[in-house]
Amino acid sequence: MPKSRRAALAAPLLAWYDRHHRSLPWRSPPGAPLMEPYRVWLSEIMLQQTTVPAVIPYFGKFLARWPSVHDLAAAPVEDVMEAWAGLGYYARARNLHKCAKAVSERLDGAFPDSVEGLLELPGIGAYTAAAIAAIAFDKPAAVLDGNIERVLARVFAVETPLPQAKPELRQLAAAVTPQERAGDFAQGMMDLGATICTPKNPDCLLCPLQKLCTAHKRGIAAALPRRAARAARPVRHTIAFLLQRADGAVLLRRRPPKGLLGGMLEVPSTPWRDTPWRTSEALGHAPLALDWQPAEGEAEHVFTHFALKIAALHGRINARAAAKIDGQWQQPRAAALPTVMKKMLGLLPGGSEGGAIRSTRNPRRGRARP
DNA sequence: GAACCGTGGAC
DNA sequence: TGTCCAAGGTT
Repeated sequence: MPKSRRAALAAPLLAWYDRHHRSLPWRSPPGAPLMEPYRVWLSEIMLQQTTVPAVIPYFGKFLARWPSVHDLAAAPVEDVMEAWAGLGYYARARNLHKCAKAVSERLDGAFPDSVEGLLELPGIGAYTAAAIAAIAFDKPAAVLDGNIERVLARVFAVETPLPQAKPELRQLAAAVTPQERAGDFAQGMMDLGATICTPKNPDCLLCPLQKLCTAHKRGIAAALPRRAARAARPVRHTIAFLLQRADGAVLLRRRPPKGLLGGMLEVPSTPWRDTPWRTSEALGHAPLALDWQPAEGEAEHVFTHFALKIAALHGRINARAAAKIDGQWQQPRAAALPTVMKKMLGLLPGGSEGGAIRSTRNPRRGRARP
């Protein structure tokens, strides 16, 4: 590819960004002073594999509660996990807190301004390091995320499937990134990918790069980037134990710090396994022996690499007995929980009322049984 | 390198 | 109702 053509990409892209950039809470408009690195970092961590609309309320909540990196570093990690509940990928919250402590205590509150320095911090990988360096410090770092991969794969008609194409795309990103305004360039490429150069039905007629785009010229833009086929998603099963105190509070426990939903609160349940549970079997995993009653309906939750089908048993307990059980008691409506746990609580008797998440039910199957 | 790690919106 | 896939990082 000729060097002139690579260099020709930045100018039209930046001109488009100046006119059509999205206005976002963590972004300063082109030409304005740079956004505070703390905010850029916070937004970038939240935006990892997460959509803009999902992030906006969390970003506001975090910033209001912890206005500086020192405030965040001083918070108990449990508070951070709780504030993160519902956003997913909970290792991010743990690393967020670890990173805040490192910056606050070791670096006196100043984020590194280089890619190498940023890469040392927990939760910051190649993408995030480049994004922070470019956006918060105006360094000429080559940013590569899913959006930019797609735009580059199309403009340069990269037919190698992802993730094999990654090294090739990294080279292209480095080649097209300008020395000036690298942050605006990265954000412009991401905006373009989010609004015009979308995964399906790209709106090539409105694209500022249309004349440069080889995939468009060949009529294969929508087919790129190619991607290796995904593995099928297995189904697992569990029975949740909805143990309710006389005042309505339910029993919750803290999950181990690593792995799935690490460090978050959970509703006690049987192990999650490939085959459905019989009630008689499940009772062996109950927090205590009592008169468990089957809850009506069932719920399903889809994780990245498996789906979970959830049935539930409901039990009642008085305050005296409740005090002897390990865990904590919270009102189901008020608890800050991962979505899958909220779905379990949605199986409580009367759980469909008052805006609780309703269990999924299959009417046909539910009535087939005599 | 491959597997693991959440959630919700778009189509 | 299912598939895709987001401003990815860690192990």
